[in-house]
Amino acid sequence: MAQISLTFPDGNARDYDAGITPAEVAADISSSLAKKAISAHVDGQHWDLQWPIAQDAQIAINTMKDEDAANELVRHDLAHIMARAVQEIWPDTRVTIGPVIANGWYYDFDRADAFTPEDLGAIEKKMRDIINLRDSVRTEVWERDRAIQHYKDTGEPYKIELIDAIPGDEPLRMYWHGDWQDLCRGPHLQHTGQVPADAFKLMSIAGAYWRGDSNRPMLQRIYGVAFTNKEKLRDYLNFLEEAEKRDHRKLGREMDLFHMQEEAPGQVFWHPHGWTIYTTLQDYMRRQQRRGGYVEVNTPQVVDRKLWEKSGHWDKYQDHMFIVEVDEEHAREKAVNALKPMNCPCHVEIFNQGLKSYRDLPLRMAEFGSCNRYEPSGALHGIMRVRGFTQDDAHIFSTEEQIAAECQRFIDFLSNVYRDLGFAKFDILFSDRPDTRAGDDAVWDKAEKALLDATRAAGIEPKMNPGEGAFYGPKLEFSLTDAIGRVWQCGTFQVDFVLPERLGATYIGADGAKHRPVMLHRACLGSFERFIGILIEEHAGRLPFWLAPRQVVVASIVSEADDYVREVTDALVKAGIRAEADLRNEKINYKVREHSVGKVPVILACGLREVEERTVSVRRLGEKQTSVETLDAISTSLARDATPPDLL
RNA sequence: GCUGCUGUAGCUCAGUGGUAGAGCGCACCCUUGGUAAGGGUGAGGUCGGGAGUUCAAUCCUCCCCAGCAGCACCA
Repeated sequence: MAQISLTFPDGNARDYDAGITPAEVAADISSSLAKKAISAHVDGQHWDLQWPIAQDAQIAINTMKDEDAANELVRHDLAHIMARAVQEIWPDTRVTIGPVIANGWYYDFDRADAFTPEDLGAIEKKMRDIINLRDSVRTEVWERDRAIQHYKDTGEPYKIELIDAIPGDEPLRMYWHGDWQDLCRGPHLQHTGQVPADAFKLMSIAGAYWRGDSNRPMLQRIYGVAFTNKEKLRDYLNFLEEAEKRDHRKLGREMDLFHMQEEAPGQVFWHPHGWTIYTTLQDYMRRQQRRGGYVEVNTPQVVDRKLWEKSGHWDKYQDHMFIVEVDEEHAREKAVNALKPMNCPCHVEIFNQGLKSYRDLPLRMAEFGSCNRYEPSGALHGIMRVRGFTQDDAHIFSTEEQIAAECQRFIDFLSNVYRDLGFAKFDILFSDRPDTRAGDDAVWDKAEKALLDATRAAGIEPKMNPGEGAFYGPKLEFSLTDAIGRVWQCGTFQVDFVLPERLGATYIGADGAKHRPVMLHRACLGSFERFIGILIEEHAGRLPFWLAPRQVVVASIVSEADDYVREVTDALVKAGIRAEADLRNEKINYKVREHSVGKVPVILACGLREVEERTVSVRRLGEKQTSVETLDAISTSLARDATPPDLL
């Protein structure tokens, strides 16, 4: 068979059999090429095609090797179809932007009336109508003036603002299906009928600021999810349903771990079971820190505003601090105190007591630091984002030369801890200088270079997160993900040349002169509150045995076994296991169900047989079958399981 | 903080312009049952808080508080 050669935008050519269909080519090309238009000559005909090259994109989507690319294509076109549907139903709506996101897309609209949940159904129906029209999709390249005039005529101010933000030399691509039109880079399917009509769903309406700027008008955002076929949509909706069951707020109630109430928004009432997790985790972290060469300190809760002014926190964060006014006289003098929102300045004050030598460095100063921040009401979220929390905070006072080694040492420390706690994978982001910051550019150049070099020296190429650093220095963020995919910063490592300067920290160098130490801020868990929230969701409440608040319930089957149950429970407690007896007058089925729902990892049932044989019937959470073991054997094996991983 | 939604028993939720209901849980009684809900009886609610409209408000209106989703923020 004759061969044809197609040349792709990256300059590479590939040979295909002459009978190749465009769909097959589409299936073959990589996603990196996917976003580009492809020109080719086949059998004397000129193909000038938007990707994917397909007569029927449904084929292309189903055969595409890169599922992400297929999803992106579908979601992208659905964003446009939804915008068109909304404008057809409510012509007074102004369009803005509608990007593809994880699992779907959103589109932001400006409209006087609020969308209602019922509207979503109407929009979905209209979208299906548009899909059925099979309007062909075309793109045109327009001159800037023409586009601006067009949007003036049609009354779309947001689009004009978008065009103004596009650099002058970039051509403007206009996307069309039917009479509907949007400014868009592509890529696109060939006609609206190529979008699967049964594999998308509109999920929610929310507010969102135009251009992410809280000083600009708030728009209405509609979120949708979409996949290449309805099975995948169903799977995703099932996943969401399952994820809801892992929500730490729900499990916190079901497992009786903590509660929160109106009188103390953003603060946690830890119940006995939850506090057991907390203290077990804290004991573990304290051991890790001792091993890691840290000294532990503790600092005041209420601190005069003067210290926050010196550190620079007052200037930037006073609106987010809990102010404590002791009496009217103090208030008049403006000698106001604030609840400690972070520990850094207090640690510098400890460092500043007495003269420090270069021989003291690196000085790793840790505190389980209780902090209070008046977080905006809308930011609060269960125990993940709270107003009162405890950081596993530490500041390492070091020389510039020691930064790389300390960074490496911390990454090792954190990796080890996260692995012990069941997190094999985590994201690492590098955040550099924000717009509002302390310290001049030379200092920032130095700090950013030091941190990035140190990170790379540790063998890590972090993702870049521009402009998101702390006001005093660049940071590494170590993030974990909750049940439904929200990302939470937990660990952090920050290089700070600014605070030691502001708070006058010095040490005496080998040369006998005073030098300025570098301050490395670091937290591993971040806060106990957030990390426990993540732990609960990650493990769906089934925490590793050593962390489980209730490890064993010993349940009687008949009341004649009560004394034996007490004996077994006592033996386990003596062996260091969190065991409790359940002697209630209930059937064993009932007890098994209740403790299973409560995520108790091990249930030991005892009836007359066990009393007779001095054994227990062992049932582990999630397992159907039981086993019979002697008291000694189960006690030994559970004691081992109850030992924290660092003590094994 | 912003937009939208929600707030009824410990939990999950139904309901109505004439001061309330279910299931689970809880208490008591019966039941001693072998691995995910045995049966009966009973207690429990100023319907988030305040104001207004009304003869009458849990229900309608306004303000406040808290929560949920998203945005903004996150030292």
